[in-house]
Amino acid sequence: MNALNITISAKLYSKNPDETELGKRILSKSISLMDELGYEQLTFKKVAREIISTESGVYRYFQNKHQLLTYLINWYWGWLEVKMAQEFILLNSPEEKLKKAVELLVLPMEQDERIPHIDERALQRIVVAEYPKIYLTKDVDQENKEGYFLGYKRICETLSQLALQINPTYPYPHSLFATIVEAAQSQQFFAEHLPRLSDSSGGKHEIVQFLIDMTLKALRK
Amino acid sequence: MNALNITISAKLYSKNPDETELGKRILSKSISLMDELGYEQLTFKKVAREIISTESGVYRYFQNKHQLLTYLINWYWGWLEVKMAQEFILLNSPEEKLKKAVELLVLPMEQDERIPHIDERALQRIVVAEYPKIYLTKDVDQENKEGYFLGYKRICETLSQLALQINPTYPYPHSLFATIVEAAQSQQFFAEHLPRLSDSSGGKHEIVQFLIDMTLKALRK
DNA sequence: GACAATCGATAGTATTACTATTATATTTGT
DNA sequence: ACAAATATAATAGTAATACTATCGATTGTC
Repeated sequence: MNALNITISAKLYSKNPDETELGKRILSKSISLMDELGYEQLTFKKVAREIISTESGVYRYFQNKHQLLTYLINWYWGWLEVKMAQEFILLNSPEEKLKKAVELLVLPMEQDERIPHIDERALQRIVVAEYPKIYLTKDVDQENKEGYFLGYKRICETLSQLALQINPTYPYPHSLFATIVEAAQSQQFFAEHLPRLSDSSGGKHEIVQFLIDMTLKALRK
Repeated sequence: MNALNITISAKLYSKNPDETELGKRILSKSISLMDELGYEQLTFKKVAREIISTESGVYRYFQNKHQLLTYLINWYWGWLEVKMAQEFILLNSPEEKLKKAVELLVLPMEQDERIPHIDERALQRIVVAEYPKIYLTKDVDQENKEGYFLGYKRICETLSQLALQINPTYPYPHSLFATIVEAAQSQQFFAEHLPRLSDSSGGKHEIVQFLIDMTLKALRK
């Protein structure tokens, strides 16, 4: 079997959902339900009903809804990191790699057949619609210590390193990619819902162009 | 009396809190409590207790907590627009104006004595910590129609116009300033809570420098 | 055959996010 | 000065949410 494993910090679950059938059903249905209803309207009761189990069944895997969302978003970043590494193999300049990274951030991805219980496209929509909610809480400092945001931070670190290959004296690489990664999400959201906050008429390629233009210009001396 | 009025769309309240003493107390205490507890932990019951009134008293002014937050954040954008207009009077180049705008977005502001019931610094912290929550909901399209996000959109439009004065052929002015305004908030949050997503060691001026550098470079031909 | 792990089922609690009603106090128009 | 309208306080109540706890039944494993 062609296994592919995205490893998530053990702080992000009570019981590893990746190791049991019920766990995988929870992940699968949480993704489709959260995509459909949004984070606020999702409850463990609704998830339980869909997977034909019980509320306490879901609680055995995740302490609460916030931990579940954080797990899913970290899974997404981990998966993106794998995709980037794969794509970078054939690319030789940091400019090409940054461009590819931005495309991966914005363009819809294909379903990965090796991981049938995760719908990557739905997960990407969840990230666009919900990602700041994982850190915009009063518990952010505690959760940061527990590694809740490692996925995000690793992506930014990787891209920062690439940027420094282009311009070793650029003083704001982390700020730049925190901004680019965030804008990649929010521009998708704005293009769809608040079009006056974007110059894209819905086309994802215009967002990619904007982000690459901004990145490469920022790195000029 | 030296009055200063920030007008908020009537869709953002049930009864205008600016017109009564109780309304002003609600605004004042909502700001200090939300600053202290965060949006999630704030309840109308807690606000009511603080202003020595009742839950239903608060409900007479705001339909729910989300509307209250949206009101406060729109108030902030409206107030920022006034500040910008004031500061721009003495500035003659679009570059100087953009620089000043970024400073207003990031640097802590003084308490405006003409509006004693609004603590602008606390409100600014609320915006940093909570602003995406007003649009990251399933009701965004409906609320957009009702003008929930006009404040944000107006700021972006004003800055976009300035950008086009610098470079009339720049193709992404709205995306650029949606990104800059958002980064102004999130970089403040990251510098404090997730420092690996920023290159600022807490100093607000480093964030200002980063944002101005990115803006002006993006507008180069 | 003992055991631990897993799960389903049920029950229960505190809190939240409201809605409704009524009595009282205050302001306003005439 | 008085009636009418408005604003507020006080209380009660409800449905849903976000959990926590307990108890058997099933299942695989040493």
